[in-house]
Amino acid sequence: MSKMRRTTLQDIADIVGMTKMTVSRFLKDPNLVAESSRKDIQTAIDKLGYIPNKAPNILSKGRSHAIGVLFPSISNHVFDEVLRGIESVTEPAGYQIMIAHYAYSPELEEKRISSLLGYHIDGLILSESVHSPNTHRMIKSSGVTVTEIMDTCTPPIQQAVGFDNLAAAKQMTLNMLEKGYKNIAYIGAKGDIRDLLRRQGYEEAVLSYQLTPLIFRSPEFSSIRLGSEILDDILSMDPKVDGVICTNDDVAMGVLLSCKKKGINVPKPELGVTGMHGHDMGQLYSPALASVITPRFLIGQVAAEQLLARIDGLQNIETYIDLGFTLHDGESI
Amino acid sequence: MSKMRRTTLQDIADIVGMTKMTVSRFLKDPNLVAESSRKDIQTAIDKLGYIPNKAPNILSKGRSHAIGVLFPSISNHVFDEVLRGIESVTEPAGYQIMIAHYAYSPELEEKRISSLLGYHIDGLILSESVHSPNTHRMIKSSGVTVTEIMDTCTPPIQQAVGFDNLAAAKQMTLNMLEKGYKNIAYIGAKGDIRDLLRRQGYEEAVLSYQLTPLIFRSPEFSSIRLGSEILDDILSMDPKVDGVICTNDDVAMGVLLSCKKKGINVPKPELGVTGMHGHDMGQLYSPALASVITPRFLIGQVAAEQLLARIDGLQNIETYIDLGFTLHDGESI
DNA sequence: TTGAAAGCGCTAACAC
DNA sequence: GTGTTAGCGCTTTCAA
Repeated sequence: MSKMRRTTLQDIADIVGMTKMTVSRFLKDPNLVAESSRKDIQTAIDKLGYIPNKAPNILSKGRSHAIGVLFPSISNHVFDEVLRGIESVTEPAGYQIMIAHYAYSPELEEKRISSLLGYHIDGLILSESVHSPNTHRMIKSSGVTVTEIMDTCTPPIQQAVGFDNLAAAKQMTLNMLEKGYKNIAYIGAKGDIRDLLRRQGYEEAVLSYQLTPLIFRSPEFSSIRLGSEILDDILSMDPKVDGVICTNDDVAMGVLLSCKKKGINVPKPELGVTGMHGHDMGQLYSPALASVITPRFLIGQVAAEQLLARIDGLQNIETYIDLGFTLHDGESI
Repeated sequence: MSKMRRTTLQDIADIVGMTKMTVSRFLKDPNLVAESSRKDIQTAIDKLGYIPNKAPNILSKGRSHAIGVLFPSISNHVFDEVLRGIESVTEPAGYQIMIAHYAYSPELEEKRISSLLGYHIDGLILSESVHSPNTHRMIKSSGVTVTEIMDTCTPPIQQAVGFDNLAAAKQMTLNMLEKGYKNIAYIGAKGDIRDLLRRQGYEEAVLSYQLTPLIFRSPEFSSIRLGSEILDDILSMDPKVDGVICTNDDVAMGVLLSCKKKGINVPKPELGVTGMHGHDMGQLYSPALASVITPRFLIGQVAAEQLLARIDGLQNIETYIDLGFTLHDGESI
């Protein structure tokens, strides 16, 4: 290990024969130092390869210009677009984002948040609206600015940006019921509060038609594979099932692929299938997957805008920002 | 904005009537302080909600216990498994990872690296083997430990962990040629050096059969949509094409979906299709997608193991670690 | 236009 | 077992 120390302002100052204060001023704005010194300083910086050290500022000002983003899972493609939305705001504003994920585990979420707070992040975007007591305590005592995304049903710590998961699932279920489906099942997965909300929406819709809810929840995370494997269980448990509301597009795609393999016709006359979020995969498949289109990019964008504004002192906080959703029938119901 | 200051060791020390040094010792190992003091200190910590501040250590020791991970794109599912492999090592070792991505742009990569180095990351995992001169300079002058993943064809900065992309594409192409395909096209996308390597492997294989390479490269990033849209171009340009080697599974899936819509039979007698990486989606589809199965989890795991070992002073560096790949015929060729 | 001193929070090293 | 001192690299403040 080369025990080389990183270049500091002092190293540069030594070369040009000035104090580090002058070099610091040059870095902030070259006009702050004498014209004659500028060239020398720049030359020394280039030669030594100076990389500004953020630790001193974090230490003395308690601000890092970094914001933490917690996603439950990096393989859930829902968050691809959300992240792009966040970055469309943080990038031009000069904030570095630190992404972490926690496999839908509140304990891991707690560890991640604690670690991120150790780096003095200025803001935090959470994808979950339910947290451990410790998480609440840490957030409160650190004074970090927080926005929770994806869901607007649960009371947020400070602010929520998302859509109404319960209403989305409910409307999609009503949509199928109106089309004449009689035995609609719900397929959930190991996951989060949003899955529960969607399930509740499904239940409310089914009950409003005086029908009996039929719910399947896997102990596994949602995936295409899960959807493809769970269909057998459903049909063996209740062969009359003529429609399934899936917790997301991945599970729904698994169901569609499984139907294809088994020769089950979608949608008519055998099985209607719906997903959630409206990813490309489902839209390009034949039959195109019915899904709830959610404003994922916008959620990320608005969440980040709100977060940065509040870090900068915005007082007027809208507690809930609901960005809506759209039903898309596709060809699978 | 509450101008509250975060709890420090001094705050706790003040409560229990000792110096912060004692509290610091307690945090490191409770046995280092008198039994009588322990309870008081713990109580104060709980009450105030102390969160350790990492900045002082970063400042004084130049170590952050954080490693930076750069992915070209967060929507490229190839990296899901790689990340899981990395975390399987960093998590138990107590390292926080900071993920950033750069949309395949060397300029953005440079910005991200510069930002991460500002936080004094101890190690850096890069997914690209070609970098801007500035990136090379920064890495050198910062002295950060680096591992480059995915590709073992290009000379690495310090160490490469991956597989041979050129050989993978070449073997898959030869595989198709042996099966009797005569007019195989290659579909690339906007991307990275690995796409170029695969293209080269394809070319070498085709030329070894005295055939003419036929290459399509989109200026867009690879996606299912891209694959589904590019098929028309290919067939209108050269209707004799009887097989396509796609740069990855997403593009290949797009091609398969497009074939389905157009009534083109895969594989016989019309079009053979292959992808790269062997994701679930392609494996579950009918016909199952032919693909090169790559050891993505293992790449992440080995890269992280090597990186941490080297941060801890390991001297014996294997410059190239090739973890191989497997051809999978599926039902699409 | 430049310099000197102090301080952010923590811990290593050295007292006692 | 506990306290004291110094210092990590930078910027803010005050002085020249």
